[in-house]
Amino acid sequence: MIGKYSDIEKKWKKYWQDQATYKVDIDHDKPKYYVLDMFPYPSGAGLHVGHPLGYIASDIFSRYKRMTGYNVLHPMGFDAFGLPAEEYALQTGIHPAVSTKENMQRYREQLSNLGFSFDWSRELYTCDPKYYKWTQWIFTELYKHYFDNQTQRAHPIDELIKIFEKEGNTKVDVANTQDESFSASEWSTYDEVTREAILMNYRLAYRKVGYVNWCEELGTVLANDQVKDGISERGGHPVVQKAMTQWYLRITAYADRLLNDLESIDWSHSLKTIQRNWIGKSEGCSIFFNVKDSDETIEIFTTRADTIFGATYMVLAPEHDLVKQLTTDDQRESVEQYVAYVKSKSEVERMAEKEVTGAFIGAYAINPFTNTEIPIWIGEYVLKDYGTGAIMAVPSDDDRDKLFATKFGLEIIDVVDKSKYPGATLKDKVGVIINSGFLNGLEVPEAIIAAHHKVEELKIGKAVSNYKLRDANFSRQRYWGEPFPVTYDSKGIVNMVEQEHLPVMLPDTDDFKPGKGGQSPLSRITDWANPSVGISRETDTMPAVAGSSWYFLRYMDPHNDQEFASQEAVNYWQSVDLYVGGSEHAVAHLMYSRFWHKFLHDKGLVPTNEPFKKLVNQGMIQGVIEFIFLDKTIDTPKTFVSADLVEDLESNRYAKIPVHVDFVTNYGSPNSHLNSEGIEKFIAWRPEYTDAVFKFKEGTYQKNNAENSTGDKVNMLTLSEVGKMSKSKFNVINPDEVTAKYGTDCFRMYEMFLGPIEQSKPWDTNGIDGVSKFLKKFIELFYSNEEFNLDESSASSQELKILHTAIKKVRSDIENFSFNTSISAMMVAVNELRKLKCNKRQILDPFVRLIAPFAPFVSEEIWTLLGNKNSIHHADYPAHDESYLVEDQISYPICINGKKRGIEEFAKNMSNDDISKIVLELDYVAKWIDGKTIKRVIVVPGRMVNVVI
RNA sequence: GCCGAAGUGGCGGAAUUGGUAGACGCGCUGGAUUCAAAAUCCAGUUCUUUCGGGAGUGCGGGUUCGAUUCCCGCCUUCGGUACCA
Repeated sequence: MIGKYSDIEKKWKKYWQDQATYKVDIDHDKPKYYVLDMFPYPSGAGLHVGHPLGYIASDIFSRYKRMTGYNVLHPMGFDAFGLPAEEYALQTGIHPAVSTKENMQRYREQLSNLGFSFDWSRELYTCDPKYYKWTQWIFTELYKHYFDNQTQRAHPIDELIKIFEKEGNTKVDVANTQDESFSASEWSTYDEVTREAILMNYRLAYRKVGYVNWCEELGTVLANDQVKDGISERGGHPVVQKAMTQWYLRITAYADRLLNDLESIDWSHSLKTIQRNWIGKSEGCSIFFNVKDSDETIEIFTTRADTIFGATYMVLAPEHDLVKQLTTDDQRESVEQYVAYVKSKSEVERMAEKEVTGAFIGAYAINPFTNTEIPIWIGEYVLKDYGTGAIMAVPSDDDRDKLFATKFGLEIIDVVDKSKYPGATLKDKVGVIINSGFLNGLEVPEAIIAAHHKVEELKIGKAVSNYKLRDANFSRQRYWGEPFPVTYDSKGIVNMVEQEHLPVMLPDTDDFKPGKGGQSPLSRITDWANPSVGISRETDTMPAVAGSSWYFLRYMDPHNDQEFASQEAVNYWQSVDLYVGGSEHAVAHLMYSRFWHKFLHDKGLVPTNEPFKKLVNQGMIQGVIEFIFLDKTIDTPKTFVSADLVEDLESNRYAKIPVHVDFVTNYGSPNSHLNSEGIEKFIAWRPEYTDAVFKFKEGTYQKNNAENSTGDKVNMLTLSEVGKMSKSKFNVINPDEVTAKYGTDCFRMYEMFLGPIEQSKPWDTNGIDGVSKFLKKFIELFYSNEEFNLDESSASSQELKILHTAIKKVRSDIENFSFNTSISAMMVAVNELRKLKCNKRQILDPFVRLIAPFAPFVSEEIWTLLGNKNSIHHADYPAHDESYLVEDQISYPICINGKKRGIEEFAKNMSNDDISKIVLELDYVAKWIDGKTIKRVIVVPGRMVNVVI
């Protein structure tokens, strides 16, 4: 019999490596095909069973493409910068570079164990200075460019400076964050600092003030992920929004192109919709409102200028620049209280807040159409970064405004009569305008246009497009990321490090604690941060999304030290033909990559306008997440409560803290709990909870406390939820154990057999036996009496039909990424060939090639036993012959009123009339008719018969 | 809240354009083999039933000769929500 799986796998892994079976180079004689996986972040937990789902699918597809004659680029690498490694360093003192290197090594081994056909000679990782040199370089190029709205592309900033010198900024139509206008002569009087500050507002990489999650107690900035229910996940301390000057990328400049070009790419409808909604283009109008007794004006954005006569108050975002200034003394206290309340909440919490909250600031604006005074409020439902951070509130025609007005007793004036449109909601832009002066009697769509004209005529605003998309915050107050290639001189003027001096190396340190006032740990490395007198470096680092925004290009030419990739390489490989990855990257990574790619395209450095032609989202393999409850009302000692003691899971009193599933007994079941051992492991893992008390029904547990309950009596129930398998949820399951037991081919096929690739499903090792048995049965076809033995005689038509049915189905299923059904098709074929005791070469030789992309090891082994010298993975993929599949008899289900009552065989070419005649004479059909009149007989050729009575 | 997706036996899932609901596999039941067990093989397995049938693809409606599939209204779960990647 065939050898042990582990021996076979070892043998062929070595062979593929020695023979460079999967290495590719530019080859103009073959069509190219680029298959890419979203590269993994190498977490300390190792690869989990969810990761390979997409990799297996893309590997099957790559192997299929290779066997059908393509030159396939199928690389792999690592997204190696990121927060978890830094958190780990803070906990353990182990340098992120060290832990990351170890983790990558582990991933590399795990990946190669899974039999993927990666060209490892092209491997890259984002924390490699040879790689991030070019990440930094692209950043400097973004800095050196601005975006022209007319040409819809990036241009060198020098061109803009020339325009300013000639005519100031009043006529330019370019993407910007510049508020004031200036003339050419004014420009000529500006000093360098002023000019640079102005240019900053036009660059594609620029600085401005943004908000971060600030935790005073920890002295650090936190990721949204590290904040739960308004407190820090680590330690449970309060978190507030704090203003900081940071780098941003002007992705909004590309909003229209990012939106329009979606039409040119083969992505799922849902993914495109997500991106479209994320960009969130809306056509509307900006309008300036005067403020009573003040020189200030407030700019609002609205898509419903037609309802302005119903604007009875205004709402500003609590962070709006004018709030402080416009708040009257008698309102100051309540406003400050309210602003503090809002600052304690994250944006998601603000949006999800069902309770209506707000505060009156004491000032009044003038409605420019009615000339009435309307009160100015602040409210959390208005976001600083959306639109202008201020709205005119029309409570009669907007749901949220209505709730707000009702709660605070504000005036409501009906301005849209919807009586002509029964069933229309406030969201529908229909109705006839009333109570609105010159707009009265107009239908809403015409009224919107009329209102826009009026606004422009009065010079109080203009029709504009607004986007939900915001510029990307590109600064992280962290150590483990790409350093910015940026220095500041004594005047604060920015200098980009030139290409010949790149990369700016990330300095070494053994102290990863944050700097003063939330600065990056790099600020503590003073000789690096201040390289010479009067010169300081940017000490923030780039986010993880930086390195992943262009890595797909680097794979084309990964070792180039002169350019990010050669023109020869990018012109041959063009762009990614098939990209496989999780839909959780739908907006961040996939939006930024498209943006960077378009920018490089503008510079003529890549030939394509879009980076990923076709994209397939693999679903997530879900895991079980286990939580315990932290009582937020008790500060010392920290107190955890068993899940069965928490009456209201939604209550604000408790914070859900995820626990590593390895610590939990009976995980995933209703009885999942921590015993004393589990609690000790939890404490060792989360030292900040060393002194915590754990309360459960039967008693309490606290480390080193003599009064502890012991043994089985410690029953700290955990809450189990199905959710994503992720390093941050501590619930990963390792594929190594599975492959060790069943073999890699079996693991690969089982993951595919679980269900459709794009669907999420919880992991369950039960069931893998079926695939294991199938592979055994398949191998047994080649053996008789323990000997490898094939019949050289010609196959019967029945055998050929079985084979070609499978070939046809498997091929079309691969093209459709329906791998679960292709595996069932092969199972069916094996079962049938087994019944026929078929061991003919004419059948089994194509069959082993058919299965090769799925089971690369076993098929390679059998391929040599069949006497072949070259790898099966460069053999030809079988094609089906339709002539073996024709049927002369077709079986029809016979239905009475749509319900199946029997099955009959008819000749393929029999006419509908003949069929219905025979059907009506059948005994059981006659019994159903039984005196009733036959209304119709429907014969669907080749499908079914339905008798309607 | 907003955006996207999913919901079919005990479980994972299958079902070209609207045409046999439950392919394939797990599990379970019974049998064969065995001193016994594992493994293997064979048969059965949506529920219900007065054994004629009846019901059934998250829930409630609708279109149709016929709906898992199309339309309207809900419910639940999952992903994203801009600093996890």
